[in-house]
Amino acid sequence: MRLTDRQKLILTLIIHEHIQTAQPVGSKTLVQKYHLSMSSATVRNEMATLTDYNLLRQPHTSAGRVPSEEGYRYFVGNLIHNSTLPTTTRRTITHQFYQSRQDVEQWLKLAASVLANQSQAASLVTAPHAEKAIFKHLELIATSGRQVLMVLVLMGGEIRQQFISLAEPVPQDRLSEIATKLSNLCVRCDAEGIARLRGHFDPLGQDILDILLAEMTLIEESATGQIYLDGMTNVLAEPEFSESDDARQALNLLQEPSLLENLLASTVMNTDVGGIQVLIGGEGNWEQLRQCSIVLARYGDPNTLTGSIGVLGPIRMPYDRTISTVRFIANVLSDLVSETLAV
Amino acid sequence: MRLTDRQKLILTLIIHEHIQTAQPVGSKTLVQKYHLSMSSATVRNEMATLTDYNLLRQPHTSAGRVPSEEGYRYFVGNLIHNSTLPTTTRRTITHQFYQSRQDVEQWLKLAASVLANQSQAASLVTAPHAEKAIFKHLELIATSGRQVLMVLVLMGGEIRQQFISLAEPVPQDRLSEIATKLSNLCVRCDAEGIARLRGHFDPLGQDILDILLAEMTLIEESATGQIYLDGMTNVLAEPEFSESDDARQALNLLQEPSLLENLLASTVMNTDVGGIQVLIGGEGNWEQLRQCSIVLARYGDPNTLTGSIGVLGPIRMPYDRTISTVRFIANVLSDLVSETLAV
DNA sequence: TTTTAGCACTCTCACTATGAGAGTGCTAAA
DNA sequence: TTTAGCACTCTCATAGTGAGAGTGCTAAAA
Repeated sequence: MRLTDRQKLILTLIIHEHIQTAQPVGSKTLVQKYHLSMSSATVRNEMATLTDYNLLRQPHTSAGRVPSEEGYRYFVGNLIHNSTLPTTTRRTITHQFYQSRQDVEQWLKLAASVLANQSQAASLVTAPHAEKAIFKHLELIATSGRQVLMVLVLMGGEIRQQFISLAEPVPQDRLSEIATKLSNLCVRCDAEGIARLRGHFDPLGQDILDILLAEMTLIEESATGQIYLDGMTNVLAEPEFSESDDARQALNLLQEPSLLENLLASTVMNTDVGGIQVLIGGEGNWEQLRQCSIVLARYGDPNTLTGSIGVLGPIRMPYDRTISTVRFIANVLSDLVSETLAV
Repeated sequence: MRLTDRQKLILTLIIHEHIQTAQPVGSKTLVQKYHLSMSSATVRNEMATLTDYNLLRQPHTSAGRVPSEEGYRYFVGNLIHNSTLPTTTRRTITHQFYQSRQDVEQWLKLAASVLANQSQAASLVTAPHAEKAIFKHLELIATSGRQVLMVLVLMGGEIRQQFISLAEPVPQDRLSEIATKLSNLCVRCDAEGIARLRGHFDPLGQDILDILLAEMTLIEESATGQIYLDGMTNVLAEPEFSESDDARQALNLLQEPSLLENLLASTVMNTDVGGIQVLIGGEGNWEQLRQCSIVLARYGDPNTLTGSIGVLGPIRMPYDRTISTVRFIANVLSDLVSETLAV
């Protein structure tokens, strides 16, 4: 299927117009609004061809045309010129990041928030996560009585904390001693390496080693880091979702970590860092996303830490702008990760 | 305004029926459905009286009656008998908490999730937060080059982490030494106490002390801890929100931390731990909540660490059940906090 | 061969009846 | 004080109607 330049133009204009109005686009309207140097009849003929190609759809005989999912896919794949965000916008965003508290969590929240605001849609950001969990440092802090706070730091900067109930109270000195010993022995080990250290410790150290081991295994098993969402309500404001249940279903998908991990695993995980993936109308695989599109990217250092970011909005989405925004934020996060978290 | 027993009965039944059907309730329906030993005419008369008292409303002449906000308020204040959750439900919930990973964050997420599922509404949980930030422990962990991860633990178990960019690389030994010294000197100090220690350190230690101080001040200034939300989409499923914009506005309120802190500050912060506060239809103060009700409670240890939990749903909410659930979860969290986080 | 004017045709949407159904308030009797 | 009876009101679902927007086709023009 090769389109003539004129067909490409008409498809682009229809998509452009439909994104603005959320209404079917008619031939006459199109000619008037964009001052086309051809008659509406010509446009009609081209529209008929594009409809034959399944790039356009007619909600009913004698309504205007609406881009089909395939139409959007063709548009995204062939007609979008790689635009970048305006310099001022980019400056503003970068500025916000360097102004914020120096903390990964803050950055990720900020990324989700900026993404949601710029795209006026729902956004998601997953924390950078290493495929392999490598031990870096352990701290044990006595809180009250037999309760001890364990802080585990991984290579790459992921931090996990949890409480441990000991059989009997242990003074902080003793805890620090164990923590130091464990830290020195385990550094740069993965779960297997740590498992091999069993038997080098007294009973208390052994207990803590086991808990540490369980935690490392747990981390390895999870496919993504913590998930941050923002802008859920932006989606609800779109006219196509005002009455139906579709938006609710799509937002549910985002909020159910297992479902979302699934989605990410089968899409963006296969993408290179820097690449963009666009999922239009669920592509037949995601029933809940029939009315939605998702723009996804991966950020971070491909060899060590990576995370995903994305935007969920209606199929009728300004793809060029959204893609530019997602790409830009992904780059910003990649820079931050490589500056602060590099191994 | 004193109601007769019969009026109380009728008001209760109307509310009960309306909560189930989301429709105006007529006199005849009421008599039939609840096998009342009086005629519909009598019910009509009582309804007229209750309408005079502004406890009921008529959407239009010759429709059934709908409880007014005042009606709900009277119901919550006078007609709800302090019911508790069924034992099996309570067991299930408690079990889930003791099964989960031993980590405050997990508990709070779980609390939000259970609350949302039990009440089929949106839930919110704020992390336990001390009015006064008291230093407990500091760790400094070298990551790469000049980047250092600072982990700050407060009395009560709040943990904050952030990255510090040093002027030049510093070996881990040196960092540990500084951290230990700071930890020993600052323990049990508030921000002022720490400020008094300025000048006791070499330049590097001084820099870190300043960052620590800034962080402590920041914590003191924030009114609540981290906020966890769940079940947003439950609200969207309610029939009264299927078309209007009201749900979106209410959910926006929850997701905007500053607005939410504001709301909490002027309501639940004035409540005792263990007490329940019910905010019906925004009570004239919260325009975005005109169509919603919120059930709030505080948990934790009144003298040290407290947090808030709550449920947001339509005004037409099963108050007795929701209140029992909120109260129960608040107690569970209070127990967990006092067991693990006590000073 | 491509483009365009003209025209009959189609389908939606907003608007206007219309009538069944549910519910009310009032009156007068029990 | 309660209740049966009745006239009245208001909504909601249904159907009919006409204006408006848009199409596809045909035949003429470029």
